[in-house]
Amino acid sequence: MAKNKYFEIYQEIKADITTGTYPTGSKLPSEHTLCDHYQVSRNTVRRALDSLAQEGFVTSVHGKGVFVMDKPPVSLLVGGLHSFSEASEQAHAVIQTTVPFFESLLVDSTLSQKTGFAVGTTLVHLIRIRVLDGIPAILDENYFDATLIPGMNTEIAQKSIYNYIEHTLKLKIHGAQKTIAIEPATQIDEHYLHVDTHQLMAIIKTHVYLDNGQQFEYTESRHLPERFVFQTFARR
Amino acid sequence: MAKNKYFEIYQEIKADITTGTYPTGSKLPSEHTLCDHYQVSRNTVRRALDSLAQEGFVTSVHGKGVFVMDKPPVSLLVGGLHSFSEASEQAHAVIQTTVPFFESLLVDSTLSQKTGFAVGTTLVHLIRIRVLDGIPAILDENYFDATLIPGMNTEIAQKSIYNYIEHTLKLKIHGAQKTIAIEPATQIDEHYLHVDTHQLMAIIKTHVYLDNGQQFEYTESRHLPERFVFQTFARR
DNA sequence: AATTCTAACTTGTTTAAACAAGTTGGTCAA
DNA sequence: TTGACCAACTTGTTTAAACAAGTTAGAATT
Repeated sequence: MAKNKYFEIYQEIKADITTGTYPTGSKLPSEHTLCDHYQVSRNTVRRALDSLAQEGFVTSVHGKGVFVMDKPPVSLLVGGLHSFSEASEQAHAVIQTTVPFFESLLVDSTLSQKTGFAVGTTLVHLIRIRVLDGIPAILDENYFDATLIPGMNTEIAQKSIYNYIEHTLKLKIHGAQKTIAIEPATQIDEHYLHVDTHQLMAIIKTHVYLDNGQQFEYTESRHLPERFVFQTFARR
Repeated sequence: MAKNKYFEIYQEIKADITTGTYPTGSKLPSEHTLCDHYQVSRNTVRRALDSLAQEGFVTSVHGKGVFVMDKPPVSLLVGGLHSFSEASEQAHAVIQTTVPFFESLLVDSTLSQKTGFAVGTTLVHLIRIRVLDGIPAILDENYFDATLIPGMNTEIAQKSIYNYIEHTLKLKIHGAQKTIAIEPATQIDEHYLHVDTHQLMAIIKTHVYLDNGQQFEYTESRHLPERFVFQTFARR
């Protein structure tokens, strides 16, 4: 469990902030003091503090000290790179997932433009409906590179695709480019989410990349506007 | 100009990626090679590479190397912490800003809930209309802590508030918590943007913090859905 | 030919040290 | 009292070194 010292220190300080041991607006112990406390070098302490600053928990001021931010970031999950089932655990809503559509297909030039995959790539294309409190609220249209993500099926799609990718296939994900836009409902939205024609939808378009830089997924997550929220923390 | 080596190297490598010197999918020279090239220590090279990885330009794979990501992130500005006038320079649209409303006010409990400022704080409250290609498209409703940001006026608001904060007041900004939601138009939207009742709007709610952790701004940026786009890159 | 193994790469983590530079509080001189 | 200054803090940048750990390719062995 204890392999990376900087990560452990990062977690401990984060816990101390959220539990109020280091209250809002207060100054953290100096880096030198933290070195003594955790018995590590200053570099290791600074790496932990950097992570906390990046997520908006603390801010360091040259010559003065490191301070706890006014408000801890509300939720890093929503805007971050998370799986839906992970986010669901935190939510209080009752959630069900159905997979009404599943196919393999080849990328043509139109689809290449939309998804970012090269023409001729074999994809797994599927649609998932997220039912929140009995209301079909989110339509996820996923495209996975069938070569990079082999063995995909509806059972996996219904549970957690990211669990399959990360733990079964043991692939490492680097990050995702997300674009949010507002667009009218398509016929697919109307069919699966029972929305009216011309109803506006909130759409998250996501290109996800592996550790080695290759794109393995393109997803459009189409949300009913009433329940749509997206959060992120921007530095600098 | 040349003070931080890691930042210079970061910029040089980023330029080499965008110009194609390091093509998509290719492997960067090893850290050791880059050390020789730039005549710096490995730590400094790694710091530059970390920044590039965080922004989605490269990804490093343990034991193999650092690779250029499939696609460079489209635009870091839109989802990042940017000023509107900075973003405008990149856009091709003709943009005008008007400031039809400007007042000082005290925070009551309702406003405290909405803005995150403590009850009793003196705020500067203003509305800015962004006219794109002759169409009023964005309504920015800004609240600034009048003590932290003194001397605000309509002239500044019409030009660039961030230029005033960063260069005139010489304040340093740590980061911002952003929440995106879809909500019906308010009477204010209807009045200034000439939208219909019940028209849905894309809204970016932003809490911005100074270097010392204090919140100095709350802003709701209300967009006509047709032209709304928000981009961000999420790690891990 | 197939396998194992090793040596030489790669990136990842951690340390110790030095100096730069911003902020603070007290001393000392005007 | 006021101001200038300095010493002692703080964080910021950079270096050099060592070891851990993942990957690769060729040598050695079977």
